[in-house]
Amino acid sequence: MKQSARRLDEVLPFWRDLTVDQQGVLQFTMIERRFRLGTTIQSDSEDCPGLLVVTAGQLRVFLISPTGKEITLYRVFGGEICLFSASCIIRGANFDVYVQTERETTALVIPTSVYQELMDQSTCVANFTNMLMASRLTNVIQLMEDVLFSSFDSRLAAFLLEQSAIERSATLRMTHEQIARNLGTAREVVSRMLGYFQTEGLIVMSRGCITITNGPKLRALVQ
Amino acid sequence: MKQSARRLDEVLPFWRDLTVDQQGVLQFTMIERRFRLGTTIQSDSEDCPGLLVVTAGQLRVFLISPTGKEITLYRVFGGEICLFSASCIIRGANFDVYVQTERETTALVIPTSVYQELMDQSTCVANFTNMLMASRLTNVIQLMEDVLFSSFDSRLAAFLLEQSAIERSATLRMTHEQIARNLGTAREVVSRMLGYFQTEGLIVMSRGCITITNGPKLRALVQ
DNA sequence: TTGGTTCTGTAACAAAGTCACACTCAGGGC
DNA sequence: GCCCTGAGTGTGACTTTGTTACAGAACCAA
Repeated sequence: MKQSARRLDEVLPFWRDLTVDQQGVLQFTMIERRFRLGTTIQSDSEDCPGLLVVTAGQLRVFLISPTGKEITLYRVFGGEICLFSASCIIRGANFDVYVQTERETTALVIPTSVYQELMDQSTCVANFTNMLMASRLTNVIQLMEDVLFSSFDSRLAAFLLEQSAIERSATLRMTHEQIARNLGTAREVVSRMLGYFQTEGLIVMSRGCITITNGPKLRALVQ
Repeated sequence: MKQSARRLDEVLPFWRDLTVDQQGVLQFTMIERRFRLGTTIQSDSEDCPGLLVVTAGQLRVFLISPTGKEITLYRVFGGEICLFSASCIIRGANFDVYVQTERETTALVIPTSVYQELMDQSTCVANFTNMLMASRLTNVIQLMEDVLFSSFDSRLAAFLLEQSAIERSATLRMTHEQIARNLGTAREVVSRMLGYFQTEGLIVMSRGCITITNGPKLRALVQ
C-alpha cells in the first residue's frame, strides 16, 4: 500500500534525508495495519513483523515471568515508533518482550530487511534508531530506579496519576488485576493499598473503576 | 597521544571503515587514561569525559538511590566500550548512572564531540553505537527480570558463581556490604542468606572472604 | 431465577527490607 | 603485651511486600 509522503514526513524524522529511491522503497514495502484492543502484536516466540510506526492508538511493552507475573516497561503512543516489535531489527539483541495494544491501534509496518538496509545506508536512520534506543534505555533505567528505590504506595500513586493524565479523566476504568500487571506485583497487594488510599480519602473505588478524589494529596505520595 | 592503528583496529570494529582523515582525527584526539581501583570515573553531576574504550581492567555501571542504596546494571571489561561514561554522547539521553573501577583500569577516551561527528559521518560508527546500546538494553532488561521474577537466594547464588568465574577462583574477596551494593539490597539480607548457604554446606565464610565449597548445589539454586 | 464468571476483600503466612545494637576481628599506636 | 579504633559481621524485632487460600459481591446470560 502506498503511503502519502506528507504523512511519512510527519512521523519519520529522517524522511527528508532519504534519497528518492529510498523513499520509494519505503512507500511501497510498508504496510498499514490495524490492531484491535488487547491484541498481542508480538511475543518472542512469534517471528517479528518489522518496525512499527504507530499512527494512532497505544501500545504496552512488557515482560512476563514464567509464573505469569507481568511488568510494563514503557508505552508507545500515536506518533511514536516501537522498536521492540522489531527487536530483530537490532542485530544481536533479543529481548524477551511482549507488546500489546491498550487501544485500537493503527501502525505502519516497515519490514525488517528494508529497515536494516536503510540503517546501513543512511546515518540519519541509524542515528534516529540510536536516539530511540537511548530513550527506551532511559525508560527502563528509570523504571529500575522506581522499582528498587520507591515504596509501593508511591509507585501506585504515580501510576494512578499517570493513567489519569493519559485518559484525561479522574476516573479510571481499570481492575486491580490490570494495575497489578502494569506494576509487576500481585492483585491482592494493589487491592490492599487502594483500600488504604480510599480510607484516606484519596480515591473512591467501585467495581472495575477508580476515581481520584484528592489529586494533590495523591501527588504528595509520589517518590 | 597518538595510538597505534593496529591496537585501535582490534578494539574498534569500525576502524577499518573510517577514512584516513577520520582515523587521523581519532588518533590525535583520543587520550589514554589510567584509573586506580575504586575510582568513580563519572557521575551525573560531573561533566562527561567522553566515550571510554576499556583496554584493560573492569568497570561497574550502577545506580544509587537518594538513601545510598546501589545496584549494578552491568559491567564493562577489557576490550569493551563504555557508553554511559559518555551518556552525553547519545543526544537526548540522560541516565543518572555512576561508573566505578573494580580493578586498575586503562581506557582510551574519545571526546564527545569527536565521537558525535563520527556518528554523523559514518553509518558504521552509528550502527556500532546502536549495537552497543541494544546490548546494554538487553543487560538492563535481563536484570529487571532477575530482580522482579527471581527469589533472592537464586540471585545471590548466581552472583557468587558469576563473581567466581570473573576472578577464576572459588574464593571471593568481598564483604557482605559489597555484595549487597551489587544486588541492590541490604547488607543484613546478604548476611542472612549467606548464613543459610553456609549451614547448607554451599560456602564457607570468613572475614571479608567467601569460598564456594559446593558449586553444583549452588548452581542448582539459580533461577 | 439460576448458574457461572469476573472482580474484590480478607486473613494467615512467607520472604525480603529496615532498624537498632552488640560482638568480633585486624591493625596501629603506646 | 595492651588498648583503641574502625571495619565487618551477627542477631532480633519489626515493617513492607508477596503468596496462598478462600469467601463474598457484582455482573451477565440463559
